[in-house]
Formats: sequence, C-alpha cells, structure tokens
Amino acid sequence: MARRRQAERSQATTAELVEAAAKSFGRDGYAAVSIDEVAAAAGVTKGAVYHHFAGKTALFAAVFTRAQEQLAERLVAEASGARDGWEAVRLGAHAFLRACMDPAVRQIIVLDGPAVLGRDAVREIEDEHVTALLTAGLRRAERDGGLRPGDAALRGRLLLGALCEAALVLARSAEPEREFAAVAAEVDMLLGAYGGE
Amino acid sequence: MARRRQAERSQATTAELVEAAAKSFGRDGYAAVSIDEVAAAAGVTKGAVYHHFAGKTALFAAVFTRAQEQLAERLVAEASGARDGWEAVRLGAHAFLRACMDPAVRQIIVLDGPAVLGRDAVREIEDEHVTALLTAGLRRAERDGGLRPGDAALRGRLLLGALCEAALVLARSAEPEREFAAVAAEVDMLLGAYGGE
DNA sequence: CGCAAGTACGTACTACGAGTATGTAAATGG
DNA sequence: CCATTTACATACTCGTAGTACGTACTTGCG
Repeated sequence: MARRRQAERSQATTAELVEAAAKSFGRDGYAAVSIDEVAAAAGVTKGAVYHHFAGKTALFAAVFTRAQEQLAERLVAEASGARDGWEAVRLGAHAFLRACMDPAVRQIIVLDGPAVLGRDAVREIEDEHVTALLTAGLRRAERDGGLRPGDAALRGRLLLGALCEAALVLARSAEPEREFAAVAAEVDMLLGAYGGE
Repeated sequence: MARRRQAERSQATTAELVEAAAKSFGRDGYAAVSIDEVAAAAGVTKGAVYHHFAGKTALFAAVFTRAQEQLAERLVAEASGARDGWEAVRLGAHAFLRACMDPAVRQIIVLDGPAVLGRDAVREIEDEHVTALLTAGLRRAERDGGLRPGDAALRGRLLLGALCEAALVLARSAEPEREFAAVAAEVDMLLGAYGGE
C-alpha cells in the first residue's frame, strides 16, 4: 500500500485545511484571509478547498465548530472536580474566561462567528457545545437546590453573552492576569442572581 | 443663492450616504453591500463616498455611531420617568430589548459592529452611548442605595453582553412579543444580582 | 472683479479574491 | 482490467474595494 486509501487522504487533507484555516482566521480575522492563503499553508491549492468545502463560509463553519468542541472540552475538564452543579457552573465560567484570553479564540468564537455564520447558525452550534454545558450545569444546580427554578437554556445564553463581554474586557486590559480576579468576582455575583450559595 | 454653499452640500451628501448605507447594511449585512450600491441609493457615485469617507469600514463606522446615538436617545426617553437609578436601569434594559427587535438594529449593533470595526473600536463608541447610560444608571442606583458597590463600568458591559444575547433570543422567537415578558424577567433577575430592590 | 486655489464630486482604471469549469492522475468496484 | 468515481490542480470569470485622474463649481484674496 504505497498509496494510501482515499478515505484517509481525504480526512488528512481536510484536517490540515481546518488546522491552517483556524490559524489564519484566528490571527487575522475571517475577512483578511484568502482561500489561496489557507490552501497554500495546508500544502494544497484552492481546488482542494472547494472539493471538500462548499465555500469560504463552510470552511469557517468547520473551524468554528472545532473551536467550540475544544472549548467545551476545556470547560468539562476544569469543571469535572465540582462537588455540585453550582460549583460546576462557576468553574466552567472561569475556564471560559481563561480560554478567551487567547486572541485566536476570541476572534473566532466571539467576533467572526456571529457575523460570518449568522446568529442562528452560531446558536445551533453553541447549543451543542458550550451553551449545552452551561445549561446542564444550571439544571444540575437547580436539582441540587439553592438555585431558583427558571429557563436554564435562556439563562445559559444570557450568561454566555456576559461572559463574552467579560472576556473582551480582560483582553484589552494591560494586565489581564491581575484583572481576572475582579472580573471573575463580578461574574460570580451575576451567577448569584439565581440564588446560588 | 441658486447654488448652495459647499458646507451644506457636503453635509447633505454625507447625511444621505449614511442614511442609505444604514438601510442597506441593516437589511443585508455589511459584507453583502457594495459601495456602488450605497452610492447609487444616495444618488451619487463611488467617488463621492471615497471623498467623504476613508473607506467602506469608515462608512460603516459612521452608520454604527449614528445607530448608537439613536439607540441611546431611545433609552434616555424610556428611562426618563424613573424614580431612582435602579428603575432607570431596568427601564433602559427593557428599552434596549425592544429596540433590538428591529432586525436592522441587531444586524448593525450586535452582528456586524464587532466583526467589522473590531471590539476595541466598538467599545469606545459604545462607552460613549449605550454603555455610558447603563453605567450612569448603575452609579445612580449605588448612590440611591440598594445596590452593592462595585465597578459600574464593568457591570454595564457585562449587562450589555447579556442584553445582546437576550435580544437575539427574542429575535428568533416565533412570538417575540409574548416571550418578551419572560426574557425581561430573567434580565431583571440578573440585575437583582447587584442587590437592587 | 478676476484669478488662483481648493472642494466636491464623476469616470476610468487597477488589483485582488471568491467562485467555477475543466482537466487529470490515482483509486475503487465489479 | 476496465468503467467510474474521487481528489485534487490549473486556468479562467466576475464582482468589488480602492486608486488615479479629470472637471465643474466654489471660495478666498489681491
């Protein structure tokens, strides 16, 4: 088998394309990156891109989805040690803030995502990853008691909105590491609105 | 004076350009609108646009700023009858949600703004309009008592983030008018985190 | 008043990037 | 082993942002 099977070739190429695209989009923003640029970085040409993806926005959608998956993984990892739903939400929120200190994450998740894919498409993807985690944590907190009952999905989204803004506040801070505590405290206070602890 | 003065000609042209651009950007989104399109709608050509604005993003910046001003006016109007800072913030938040039920407002303020201008530039503009109002209301509420002391500017931004998400939830609701009450109640609960009422 | 300088555009062009059409070598299935 | 499909590359078209330049009108100044 000197020549590899098509399935793995295809998979390898798409993976490299998404990888290269994530780097470029994250660094320069969606509008400033050309298809040829991404293709060249992945060692192929534009033809390969249009063979695997319907267009530039589809390529971005793949990048966005992967970023959400990776972000969700981080949240799960950081919140895994939580004793109850309430603490899980807190830890997850803090993990989100830390993850968003990476400019590439902010560019893709917060800035370009909604504008490129539209809010509806973004919401669908988010609802399966980051928002789903927040919502699940809130529901768990409700069952654990100490949290006022309510629409957990709605709360999850409002929280995510506040968290994105919080991330951007940290982003332009001169010393993000030091401001982290203050911002996290404000986020915790917001969470307190739901009656936790 | 058959021929008007240059100053007013210039002002009239720029005003018509911003007006036309606001319509197109609000309806179709920034990326889907061409300069020629806007120019034609304003009864001029591309040359006029590039004479008055540095580029497409500068034109959008003008549109965005105007939208913020108009939004701020609405918030002031709706919150003017408030008895205290706490109620002013509540009324302002609700007014924001109602204003964002206009798709054009959402497209410009929430979707395209950050991606086109960048979050820093957007924040600077917002901080002089909508965010400033929220912050001022929170400060007033602190003085009136009943609100825990804290960084009002930071809180204002987090709230705005949550409000933008809330607006988008309402946007895709089948019956936004009916869901308004539920979303507004959740927003009020978030405000309650600061100890109001 | 008359003229030089500036202003407010219009027109014609360039540059670049998204998307398409088509070609081709390799792989796969029968 | 041959027909078909897959995975690309290459060469194009087309739309659009931005530029260069021309021109009519206006304004300030002697």
